[in-house]
Amino acid sequence: MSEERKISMAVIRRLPRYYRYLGELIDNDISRISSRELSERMKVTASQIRQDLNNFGGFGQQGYGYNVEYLHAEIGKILGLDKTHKMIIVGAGNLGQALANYQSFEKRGFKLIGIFDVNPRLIGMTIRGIEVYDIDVMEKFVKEQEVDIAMLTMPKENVRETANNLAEWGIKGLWNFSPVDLYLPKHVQVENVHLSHGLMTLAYKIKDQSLTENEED
Amino acid sequence: MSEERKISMAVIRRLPRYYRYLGELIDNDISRISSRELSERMKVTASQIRQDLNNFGGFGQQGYGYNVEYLHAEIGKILGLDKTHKMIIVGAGNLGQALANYQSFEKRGFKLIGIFDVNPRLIGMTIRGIEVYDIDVMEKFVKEQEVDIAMLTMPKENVRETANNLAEWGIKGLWNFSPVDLYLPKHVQVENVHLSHGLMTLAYKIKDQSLTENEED
DNA sequence: CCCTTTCTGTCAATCTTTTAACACTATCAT
DNA sequence: ATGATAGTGTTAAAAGATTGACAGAAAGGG
Repeated sequence: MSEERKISMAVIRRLPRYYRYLGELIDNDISRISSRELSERMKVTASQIRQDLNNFGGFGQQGYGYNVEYLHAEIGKILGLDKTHKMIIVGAGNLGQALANYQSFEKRGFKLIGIFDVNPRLIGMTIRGIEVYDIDVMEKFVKEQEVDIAMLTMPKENVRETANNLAEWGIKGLWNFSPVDLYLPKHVQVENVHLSHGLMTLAYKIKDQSLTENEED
Repeated sequence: MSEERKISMAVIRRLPRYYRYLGELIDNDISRISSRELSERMKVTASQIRQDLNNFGGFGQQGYGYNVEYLHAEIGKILGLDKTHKMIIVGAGNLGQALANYQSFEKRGFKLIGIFDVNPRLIGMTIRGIEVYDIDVMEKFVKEQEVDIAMLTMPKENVRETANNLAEWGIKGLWNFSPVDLYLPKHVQVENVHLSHGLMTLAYKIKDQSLTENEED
């Protein structure tokens, strides 16, 4: 009965990049684009773009290409950016504060409504008008406000427990910045960040490049 | 003449995770582990672990498994963590400051030696003993200190120009946090972060989950 | 010292992802 | 109108990644 679903994560993870490029095209008043031209800008194959988009239906038109504004909006819908997501930050340290200051999340429908910490020196503070609350009131807050997403920017020692609690209180997604892998019931989606992994990968690439450097063609 | 190189990025990007798990095993005084047991902890297949490690040579022993400390050290070497990398941060805003406070980079051989900004109010400040310098002196600094890696945490307007300059001044790697894709000569390695992509992917997963939820199996 | 068990390295099979090819449709200039 | 060009959706082929299977080496117990 269910229609052909099951889109691979590889595809999904490319959508935000398409979305970003299309946003830039809109800013530059470009209203139509072909897969070929987009592929040149993005340094991917045109085939991949067409293949990816076709997972969700025919957005383009032969002989014309894609309407930029329409495609941008459609990808936004696929990603769920047409809905508002209520977010909180757990851990008002440096990273938490940095993320609280990101303006651009708001534009995509991600609305920060509270920040929580254990540190009495931070509680009561406000960041961009958002208050830092005592973590003791988080349960009540999450349940009453029906928070959708929590950004976890706290010490790794407490992350697992906090994540489990949030899951129980009905949170739908966790954006986890601590170096711990979280395994939660499947009604809670998790996206782990692991900043340090990127840095290590970079170190590898640097080493590898310097080894390859003086190799013949 | 060159030996069997060409290891896929898919493999490389898993190494930091192995490295982290092995580090935790060391902390727990576990000195040997089999691919099967590690696979259970990491929720991957044992076959994948063996296949991945074998790209770099035989680290294990039949009937025994892997020596945790040795394997940890070897993966560290593969990633280039046995070398010290001199780093700078360009952009002393919230994110720059947050990253400057990350203690754990130091442990992996990443040594922050300077922070740069245009804002006179920030210049002269120090973060964890690291000074914030005027961006005008960056060229001299990068050349004299032979900086390896720059973390780019600045407004996207100036990123491309800064990246090109740094490339010219001999930097080896860029860890780019701005929502811009950088294309540079191949002696400069780039690792883009795009935090917002993760958040959008999370939004997709939440939406997808709520759709799938009440499907019969 | 020998037998059983464990567990690797590796080869082969399967599954997934990417790229190429092309039939066919809309556009656009004349 | 019409022919040439542009450009999609889609199918098929190629490339890449993951998993399974197993021969045989080392470990460990009696």
